[in-house]
Amino acid sequence: MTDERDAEAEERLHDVLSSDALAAAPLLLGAIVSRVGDDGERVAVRITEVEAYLGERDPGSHAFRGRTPRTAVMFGPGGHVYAYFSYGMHICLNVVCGVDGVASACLLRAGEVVEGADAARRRRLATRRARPGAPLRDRDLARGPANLAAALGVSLADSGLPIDRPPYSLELPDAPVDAASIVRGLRVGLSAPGGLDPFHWRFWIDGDPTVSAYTPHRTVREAGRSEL
DNA sequence: GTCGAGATTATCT
DNA sequence: GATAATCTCGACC
Repeated sequence: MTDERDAEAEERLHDVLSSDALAAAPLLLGAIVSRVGDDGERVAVRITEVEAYLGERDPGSHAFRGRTPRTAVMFGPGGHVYAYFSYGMHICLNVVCGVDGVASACLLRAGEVVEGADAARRRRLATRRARPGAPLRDRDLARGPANLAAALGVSLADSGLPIDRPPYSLELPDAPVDAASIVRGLRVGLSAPGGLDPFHWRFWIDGDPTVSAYTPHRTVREAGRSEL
């Protein structure tokens, strides 16, 4: 890639990441995120599923109840990593969006490993007990947010790192994913007091086998109409 | 293919 | 001490 194209891509990336998460989320589909792990191995993932979190306006967001040491990164400028710990062993990887002072982030839920599959598999097996006779399929390497983070070797200490500087990199696709093949729906794993998460802020590439199967149809059914 | 239950720990109140 | 942006497995269709 020439320097000129580099500069152009960098500017485009900056534009996307400084808009709010809801606008940025569909544009991140098809992007390639990579990270060089402590073992020196680079793993790259093509993003196929994301969720948008709008901070203080969004009851589902960690930032909803204000700024805490953990969520401080989310209130910063876009283009940084927000890594958080959830449910014991799981680390999830977010890309902070928006301008400084506004909490907004995209959770990377799933992707397809396009480079470093061996390293990704090694890391997955190291963080999870492997059962004999149940090999880890390629398509499952980065399927699910915690799995994606594990494949990339994300650690909690990564919070606050720029997403487009080593050990990370982020490249948007040459052209945005066709709107016709983008599906949106309810976010996963959220419940609001007295009801379900009301926002259809989860985006994924229709039919892609690496999109997480963890999609309770019940949630979608009971949610009724879409309001966005 | 869908559905339900349990595991597990950093962070906040 | 309660909570949480989840995953896996086993049971069933």
